[in-house]
Amino acid sequence: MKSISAPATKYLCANCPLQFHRQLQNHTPDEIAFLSDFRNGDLVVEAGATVLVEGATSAHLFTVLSGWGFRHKTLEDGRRQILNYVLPGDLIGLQGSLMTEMQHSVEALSPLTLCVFRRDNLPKLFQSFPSLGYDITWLASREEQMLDEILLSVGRRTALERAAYLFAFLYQRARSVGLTRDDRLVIPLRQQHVADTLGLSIVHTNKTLKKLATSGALRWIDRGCEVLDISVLMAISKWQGLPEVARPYI
Amino acid sequence: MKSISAPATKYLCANCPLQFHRQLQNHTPDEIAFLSDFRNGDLVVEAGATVLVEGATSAHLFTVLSGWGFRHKTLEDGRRQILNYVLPGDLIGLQGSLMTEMQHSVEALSPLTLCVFRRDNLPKLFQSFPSLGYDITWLASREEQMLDEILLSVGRRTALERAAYLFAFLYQRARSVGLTRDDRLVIPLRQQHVADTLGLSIVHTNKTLKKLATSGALRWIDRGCEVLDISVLMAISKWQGLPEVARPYI
DNA sequence: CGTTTCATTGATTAGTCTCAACGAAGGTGG
DNA sequence: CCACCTTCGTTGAGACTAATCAATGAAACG
Repeated sequence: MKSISAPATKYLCANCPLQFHRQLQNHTPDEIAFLSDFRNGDLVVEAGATVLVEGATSAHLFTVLSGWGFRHKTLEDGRRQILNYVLPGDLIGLQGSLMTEMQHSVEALSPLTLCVFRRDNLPKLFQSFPSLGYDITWLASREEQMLDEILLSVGRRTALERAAYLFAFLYQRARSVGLTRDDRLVIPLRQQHVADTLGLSIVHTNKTLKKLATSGALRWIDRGCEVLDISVLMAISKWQGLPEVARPYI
Repeated sequence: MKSISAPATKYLCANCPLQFHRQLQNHTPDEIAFLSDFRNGDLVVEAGATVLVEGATSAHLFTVLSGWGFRHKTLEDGRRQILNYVLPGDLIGLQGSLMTEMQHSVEALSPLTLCVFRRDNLPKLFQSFPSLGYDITWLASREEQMLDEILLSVGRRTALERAAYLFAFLYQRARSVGLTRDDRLVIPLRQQHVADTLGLSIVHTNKTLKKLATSGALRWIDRGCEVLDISVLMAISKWQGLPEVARPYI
């Protein structure tokens, strides 16, 4: 486990890098003023670092400003399940702020820039800006919606469909925050991550990805996966895509 | 699909049947006054009825007052995944209130009594009673936490462990709202529901349940499953149980 | 009393896991 | 700069898990 490094650039909310994404709902000046005070600075963690750890109480919650990460849980004997991925705009650690302790861990896949909030200030946010409280509920509900789809996939899709769904899903999410280039996307993960997401062994994952690659939909490259054709992935997985609606962020 | 029947008994919030459960956090008189106005009456649906349907927009959200139900999603070819079960105190349909339309369905396993709220009033709730907004976020976060565990189970536990986990999980939830009698519990479901929860075929589910029954932890009875010994189930599934904390309800 | 739903069982097939081995690439230290 | 080491991807063989097919029994339902 790599440790968390010291804060780097200091963003101001008025300069928040997230405000430029068309699919994210921007804040009113009042809200920006409040959030500038509510936030606690930002944090850069390196790839592989653990941001939040299962079983611990965290004094903070975070919004991802840039980079890729994932949430996961493990059984006592080490079997690991990746629950979901985190991308720019996502709020992480809310659970630890509401309940007593975190029930899952969060790890960085790439260098991750985080906007830091103190959990004790959360009730004040609900009091002062109910609209922001509503936004947080919205984000929690969206996370649940994504989990529902992932669970459907792991429970009921075949290995090939599951893999196709995963990359279509990640492509769509990445596109909504401007991470695609020329309709292509490079996702920084290992086959082990894919295996732990799909609930498959690493060997079978490799064979499944190989088969999927013959469709031309994706290609495995040095330390990552390049998505080439999302329409093929959507067809194979029989996935319609998530409704693309403007979403809030904090 | 059975239809929804007409309202039955009219509860007042001051007489809410949920207030007697020790694990549920009761409301202040102010909140009760607000909720009495916010709520829209109640509704009784019969076993097998569909309460909310995937793809539809619902004008309502509900709190379960009594009974069992489940949330589920299906692929276009009919493969179904049960996402989670709903028990007294659970809020359902929040997603449909925040997003445009429901992304999952909810069906009754037993007769279900529901407290009905209008979705348009939700922003007003956040404005007037931030504490209740916070509670709703808490409930959404708890749902996510349960889904995380279920996903870990479906992705990484063996069939036998998965089945044991499911019944241990449902037992613990049912106990928290007083549904157990003499440390036993009857859950009103079919093996098909178990199969669709665990991501297994009905035949293999039957064989797995047979094996699990030999441990003495449960017994399949007429139209349901009787849980006899949760400690055995927890041992087989290597599950520690969820932290039992007081939780809010609306 | 027939009809439907649900649980059960055995046989066969398909999918996935484990074990094992190897190659390529990158990083590290001498 | 090279040798070594580690990580990651790849491949094949064999074992095991779970799916499918098919048939039957038991109970509830109308």
